[in-house]
Amino acid sequence: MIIRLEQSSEQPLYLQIREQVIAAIATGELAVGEALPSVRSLACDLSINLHTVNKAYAVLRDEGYLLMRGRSGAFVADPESHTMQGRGAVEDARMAQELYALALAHRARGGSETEFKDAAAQQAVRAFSE
Amino acid sequence: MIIRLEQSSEQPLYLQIREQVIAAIATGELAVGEALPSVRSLACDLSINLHTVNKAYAVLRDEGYLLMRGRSGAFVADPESHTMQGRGAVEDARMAQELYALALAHRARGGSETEFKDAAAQQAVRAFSE
DNA sequence: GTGTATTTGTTCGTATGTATT
DNA sequence: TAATACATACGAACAAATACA
Repeated sequence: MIIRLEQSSEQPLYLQIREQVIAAIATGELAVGEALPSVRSLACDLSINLHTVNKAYAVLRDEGYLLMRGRSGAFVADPESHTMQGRGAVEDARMAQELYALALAHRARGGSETEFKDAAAQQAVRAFSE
Repeated sequence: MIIRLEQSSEQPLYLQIREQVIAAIATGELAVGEALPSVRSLACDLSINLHTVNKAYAVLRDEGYLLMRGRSGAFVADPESHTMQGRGAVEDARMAQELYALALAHRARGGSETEFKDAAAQQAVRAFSE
């Protein structure tokens, strides 16, 4: 798994890691059950502190994307697992809220309902094509 | 314009204000050219500091939703105005990025492309129906 | 016009929490 | 754990604009 960080970005490093891990899971680059690099090794690869990687992993665990088994490391969680269904529902609700806020902002900028639907569909195609 | 803040929310107060002002502009509750309450009066209504309201207004100005004319107050900007077209384009690009990230996260949770499109369409209908 | 009081956004400093090393 | 840098939110004081007698 290759992660690229932008130190000058406004987005915190741990959120950049989170986003790219999610992208890797989505595209299948990281398979269900697969182990992620250790906090230490990834931090070393990225030339950042291990606390920062640890925070990213902790957030991903809280959101249901990862399972962390103490010293044996972090693994990609199975979305079908019963223990994860609840968290997936919470994230789906958060997604709906986000989509609503984006649609409202688009309307406030003078955009149309169709424009928003088209933009969403376009990004969906992008995200699901490999 | 009625704004409700949740002090215990994880979301900063100034972003809660931003979101609700955008919603008011989107639904037409705030018309183009209309004046917003002064930072002081709104801060007093909400029982928060004027700096927090001022920051919310400043962000909305930077994003192109408001025009601020010194001490004469803040006004709803016209999205059709040529000076605002550029900012609208920037926000549209940011929206596309956001949609892409949401779609990827949905896929990582085991969701389908159609599910995402449907969710987006549903929230679009919600946002554009009054 | 003049003087005063009120209202406005801005500038300064401070306290607390978060991000990162 | 400790230390640094930034973000969030607050309070006091300021100077420009406005209202009004």
